[in-house]
Amino acid sequence: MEAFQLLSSGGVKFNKTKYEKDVRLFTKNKLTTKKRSLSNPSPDEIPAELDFFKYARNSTGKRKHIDSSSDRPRDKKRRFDEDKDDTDQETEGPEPQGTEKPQMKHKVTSRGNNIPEAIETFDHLRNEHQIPSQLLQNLPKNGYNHPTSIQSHAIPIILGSRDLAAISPTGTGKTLSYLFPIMTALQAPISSMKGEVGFGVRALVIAPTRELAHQIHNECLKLVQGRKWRTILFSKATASTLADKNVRDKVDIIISTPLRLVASLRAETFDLRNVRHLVLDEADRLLDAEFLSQVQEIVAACTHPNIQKAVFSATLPAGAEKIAMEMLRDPIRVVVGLKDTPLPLIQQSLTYVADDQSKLPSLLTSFAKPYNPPVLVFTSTQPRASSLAEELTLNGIQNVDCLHAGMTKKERDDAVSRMRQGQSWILISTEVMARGMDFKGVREVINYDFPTSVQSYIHRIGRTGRAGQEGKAVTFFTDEDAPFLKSIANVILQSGQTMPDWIIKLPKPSKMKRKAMGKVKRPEMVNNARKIGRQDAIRKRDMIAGSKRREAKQAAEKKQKSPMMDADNSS
DNA sequence: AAAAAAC
Repeated sequence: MEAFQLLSSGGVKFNKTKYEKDVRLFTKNKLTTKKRSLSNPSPDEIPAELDFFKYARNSTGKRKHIDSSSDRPRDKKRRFDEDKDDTDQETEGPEPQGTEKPQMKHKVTSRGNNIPEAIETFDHLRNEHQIPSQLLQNLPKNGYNHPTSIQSHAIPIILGSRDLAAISPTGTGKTLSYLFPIMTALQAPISSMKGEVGFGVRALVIAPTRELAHQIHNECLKLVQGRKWRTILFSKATASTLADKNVRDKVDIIISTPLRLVASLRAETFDLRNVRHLVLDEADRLLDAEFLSQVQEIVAACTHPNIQKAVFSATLPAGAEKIAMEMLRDPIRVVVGLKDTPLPLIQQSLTYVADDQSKLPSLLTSFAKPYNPPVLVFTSTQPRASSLAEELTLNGIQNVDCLHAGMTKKERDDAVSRMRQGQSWILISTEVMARGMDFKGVREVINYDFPTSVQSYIHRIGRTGRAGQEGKAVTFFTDEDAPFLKSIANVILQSGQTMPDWIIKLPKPSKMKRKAMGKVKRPEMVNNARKIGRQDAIRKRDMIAGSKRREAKQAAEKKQKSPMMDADNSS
């Protein structure tokens, strides 16, 4: 591994400046709207409700439509609560974007009671809210000049102390949509509040991976510049620091992965009694079977009566949405674009590689040609990621890096920072990197191994095409992957692109067959692969047994369900 | 439907 790292860190230096210009989020006004997909001649083949571009073209479609915000002056001081009745409202808002150039328009659908008006600029918030001036100044300083769709809708909702389920595509600025209003709601660091707001952390953000938690924390730090906020990235080290009550009581915001926090809760070295804002980022991941009981434990520990909860994700399958909605109180649900649909500006393609052995040659061929670094490559397992990285390096490919959860924290941190600095040209990774990670230069995602769900697919390819940039996503498929091909093809179709006829005409696989396919083991590429994560397997097994027990217990004492919102548009 | 992720 050391040798490999030496190899991969040597060689030609990557030209960072090449990317700097398009690295900034939201600064650009050059949102490219000349997407090939607009010239895509196939809208007639797309079911009406899936035709994203109909809205984008501003033709009359269904009730929901996109209009240009500049055409329609809006009443900026409209009250939040004009409409007092209790029925669900459907509101549709335009994307309040800049006016210089035609921009990507997203359809936004909000549902819930008394939905606050979307904002058009960050400044407009001052009409209704006390925004700490330092916070407002930090926005443009960090490239946030104009709110994205999700930001303009979510910010007033969170500021209105409402629970929120927000679904917005990858790379559309979800992090700021909760960090900014939460900091506004907190008003000032707790250390300056002299006990008026109780003691202990007031805002908590949960994310499924360390890397994502880290990234969110970095965003946080950008926003708090200039004031003495204490924002903490929960880790072993910080957790022990926080065992001191004097330190603990002066913390404002905590970002954590679930299990880390649960460990501290169980050890009673930490409590969440003062938490008034709870965010689940990548909510569907956090609510899936493996995380659910931990998340429930965290939610249960947040005992403050006025707690506000928000869930964010780019995908929210019906099952996860149901759980989320049961957790929320009188929630507002905001969907930007179409649920479970990737961004149209990612150019997606499927590449047939007969079998597993044929993947490596195919990949080598594509890297033998000039390509646009950095490229993110996804594999299905940790050993496959390690050995593929090794294999590429052995084949003379420069600056290949590897990142999976079997590596040490330091190795992982290093891999991320090399990627951020542009030193990695190719990063081979597992699902750890699939969600939320914002590597701004990523031009291309390659699914070396077929994703195991449409959600996984959407999140993986969403590592490119961020903040209005174009991106490319290639997915290898073998004969074994065939049964799942159609579901991915549907996703591609839904995002406005064409598919070869034969894929569209693929029969829907029977449940039996899918089950059978699932049992087929992917051959391990274990030529000289390093076995990582074996020792973890034992611990993991014990852990799963433990959480199973807890689940059973919880199921037994499960209370009656609250009325839930219906889930739509999920497959 | 399944591997990876969380300490």
